[in-house]
Amino acid sequence: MAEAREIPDATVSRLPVYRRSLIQIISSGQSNVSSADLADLAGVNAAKVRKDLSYLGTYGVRGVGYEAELLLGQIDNALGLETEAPVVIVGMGNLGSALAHYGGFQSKGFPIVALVDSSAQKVGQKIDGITISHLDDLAETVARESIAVGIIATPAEAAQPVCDALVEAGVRSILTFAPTVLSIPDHVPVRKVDLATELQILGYYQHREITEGDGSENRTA
Amino acid sequence: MAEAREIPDATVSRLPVYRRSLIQIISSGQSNVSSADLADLAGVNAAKVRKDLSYLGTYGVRGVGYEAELLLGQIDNALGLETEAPVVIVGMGNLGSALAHYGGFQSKGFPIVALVDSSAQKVGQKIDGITISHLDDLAETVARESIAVGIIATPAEAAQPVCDALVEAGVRSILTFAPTVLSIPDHVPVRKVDLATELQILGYYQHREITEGDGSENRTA
DNA sequence: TTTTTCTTGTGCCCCCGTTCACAAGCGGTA
DNA sequence: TACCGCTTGTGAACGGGGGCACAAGAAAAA
Repeated sequence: MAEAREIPDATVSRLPVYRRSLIQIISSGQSNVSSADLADLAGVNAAKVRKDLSYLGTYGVRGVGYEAELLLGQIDNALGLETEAPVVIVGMGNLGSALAHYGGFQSKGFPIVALVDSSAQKVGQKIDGITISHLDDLAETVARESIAVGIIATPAEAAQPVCDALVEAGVRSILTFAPTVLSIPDHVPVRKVDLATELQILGYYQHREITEGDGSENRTA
Repeated sequence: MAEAREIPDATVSRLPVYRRSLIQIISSGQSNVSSADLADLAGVNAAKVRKDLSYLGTYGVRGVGYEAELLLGQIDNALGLETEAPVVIVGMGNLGSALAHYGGFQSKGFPIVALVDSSAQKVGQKIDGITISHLDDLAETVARESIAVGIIATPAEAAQPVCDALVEAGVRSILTFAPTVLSIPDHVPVRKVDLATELQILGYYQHREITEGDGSENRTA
């Protein structure tokens, strides 16, 4: 431990992208990578890449670049991916069930170990080998499975009580899909994903683009 | 038309939250709302609410507040929600299917009118009354249904070609769930939702919190 | 050894967004 | 009419992040 403290938020949210790019580079057999290469793959400015990586420490070599494996290790370290963080999904509706099946999580240190719902109809059913347990048993489930992350996939009305229960049960961070504002203690980090909101934001820009320039130029996002 | 041009990005991404809060207020029978009320519901600073709303025009009354219905109308107008924007979902895996069922979209001006996949096995099947069509027929589908928004729910490898096809077909904006960087013309707005990335970001903060202050204070997110 | 080439790390400036604080202005009250 | 309380709209100060541009330094070439 004991690395560069205090990585800026903007940098933190780009680290996963660099991480993916590095994996891609490594699996293509390349062992050394320049900030320009990474910038290209990650769709950002090369100077930004260098500044971001400098928060992790000094792992580059002037005139040469970065050693891909080493850099990947440092990113994993900064993101705390070295230790697994078991996940519970609360709310087994359409979205929750899809997330339970979804492979994107397990891949990297976030195994789904528990599924929770409040409907007696769903409790007891199995998804991918995991039995759905009842919301009332949340505290016990979290303790038993050493769960670190809670995913809220409930309707908006249920989100706040579920959130409270998760915090109470000792979950260390939360990812919510519920379209509502959550009130939560400062020490529990939250990320929010809201599909309807995303579409509405798109609505604005799409609306505007119609009365704008030609847009022949290309961009990477 | 012809309202306040150039709403800042940060403001645009908060408008949907204000919108939800307003709907909540209206349905509770309240017809007038102050920036402080809205700030409370939306989980932000009251001054920010006022500055944000001021970009829409001057719809508040000093000493009184905002007329909720009027304000809601202005937000809908700014977001372009007045006209429907039909949606196509490409990629009928777990996530795509869940999105097809998910009610969060239809609610407000974004009806799902088409589903697309490249697997012969899935083409022809129906989900919620919509028949899955083949990726090769995308251009025709988009034209026939006047589709405005494309949602990419494919694996990462397929995302770029699908994106190109959507743009080529004339879709006006894109929401992608694929964990990859997309290259896309400037005039097509894109929003990106990446579940694995969100978890990794949480990983960082959770990792940090462990070696931090007590965190007894509360927050709204 | 000296020079050339390449790439990192970072100082510096600029812009966007946040927040404070207050004048302007509306409605009710005496 | 004159006053008081409440709430908006915004000027101004501040802080974070983005990007340019360059010095520092490593390897390869001469």
